[in-house]
Amino acid sequence: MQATHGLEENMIAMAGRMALVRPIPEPGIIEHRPSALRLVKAKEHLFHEGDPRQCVFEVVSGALALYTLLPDGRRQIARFALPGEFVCVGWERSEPHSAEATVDTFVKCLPALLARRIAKDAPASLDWIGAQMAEEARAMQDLARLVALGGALERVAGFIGRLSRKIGAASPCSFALPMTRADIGDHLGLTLETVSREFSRLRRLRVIEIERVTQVVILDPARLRRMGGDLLN
Amino acid sequence: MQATHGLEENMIAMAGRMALVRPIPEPGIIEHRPSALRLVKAKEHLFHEGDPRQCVFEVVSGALALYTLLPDGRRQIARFALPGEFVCVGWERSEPHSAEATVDTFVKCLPALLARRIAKDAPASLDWIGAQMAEEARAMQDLARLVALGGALERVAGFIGRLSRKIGAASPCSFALPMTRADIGDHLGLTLETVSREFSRLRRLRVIEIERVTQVVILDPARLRRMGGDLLN
DNA sequence: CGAATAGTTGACGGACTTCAAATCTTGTGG
DNA sequence: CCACAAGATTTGAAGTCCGTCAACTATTCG
Repeated sequence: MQATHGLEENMIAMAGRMALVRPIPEPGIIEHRPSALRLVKAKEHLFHEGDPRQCVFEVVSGALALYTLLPDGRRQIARFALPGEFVCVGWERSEPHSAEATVDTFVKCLPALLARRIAKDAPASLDWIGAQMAEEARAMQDLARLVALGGALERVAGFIGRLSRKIGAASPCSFALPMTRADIGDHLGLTLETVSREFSRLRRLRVIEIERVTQVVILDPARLRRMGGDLLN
Repeated sequence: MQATHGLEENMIAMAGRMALVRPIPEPGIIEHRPSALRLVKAKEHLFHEGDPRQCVFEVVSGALALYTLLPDGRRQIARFALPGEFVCVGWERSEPHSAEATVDTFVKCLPALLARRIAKDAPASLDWIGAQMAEEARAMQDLARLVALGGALERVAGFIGRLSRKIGAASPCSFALPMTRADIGDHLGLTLETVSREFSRLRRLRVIEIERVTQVVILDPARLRRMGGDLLN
């Protein structure tokens, strides 16, 4: 919790810097300018695995799927980057993942070189970067635990519960899923059919409600948490 | 690969510092002295989840299982720390895992405060720490991918292949497993019975040979790699 | 030597995947 | 605005894989 607290403070500080140039969303592409805002349409890529790292990104709206593709065509989505989250923080020289927008997505772009300069000037941001990297490792381990120890229901329940906490801080009971069932399956190591079935099961159990396919209402947060909860945190 | 290279250089530099005080293994416990060498017997703990971080450790021989325990009693081994690998690098204030020696294990201990001082004096070691943390995140993601996308055979094959590369750099074809079947199961999200069955299967397929339960000989490295290989790197 | 721990193997059942078909949603052109 | 097409989702049926329970064997330590 202490680490998370410091992280948020520094995120705010950094986001402040990033927001200086162009605070208002504008459709279209404005690349290679400090803190440019860019629209990535659904299914478009922001970058590919192996690309040289050029920018640090902050997701403003929508969602990015950070994934790796296997030789046999399957893919694993390592994580979804949601509004307020950062991508490409750290000292890697090339991207370890591909980044695809799962829905229309706005991102703020900060050139990596500028980010490095900021980091050098402000030692506090070094701590922030360290915290970000530690958080990333922890998130990856949470995923490994969820997938290694949980059944399909626990994985889906855990995923929805975590997602709702991230997205719906303001409205904890209802939110829009920013990705398809197939995306969720590729994240949790399940088929899209199994994801759909577990959604249906949660609906039958009166734990969630689904409206127009993408709108999820959490009816029983406590039970949802219990179903996947042992495996997170 | 570039990152790994820099990492190794800095590991050597840091290991050099750590080795200055007491270069020769000595049985028994010598705690709270710079670079003290300590023996942790099989099934003993080096620290527990939640303990305040006191030392950075380097495994000299044996192996540590870094795990978290779930409320229901199951455990997930996030990773095994093998000879030459470091544990507790980073800025966490308390341990996120418990560390148990799976076999008799020697570790070098460097007080965390001293490690911080070294890091401040030598900016290069900051890069090394960053590389370590990035490596940890990558290892966790590899685990998540292996567990999410692989069947039992792929998981075990991938695990053995990776382990042999880490342990048996000198003798790539034969090495001693430093953990039980149950430990491997807790790492890969399988039961110990399934792990045993997959070992037997690999033996029937003439991919590996097993001598005296813990000694593994890799008969067909190429095929072993192919069996779990799509899921790693 | 004997007990305790670790590992192997078999049988069975349940959980998830695969294949298939039907329904719902969304975007586009007329 | 409507119709249609493409994509996403839901649901069903059958098969495979892995977990559970159980019995047995091998190894280690006192």
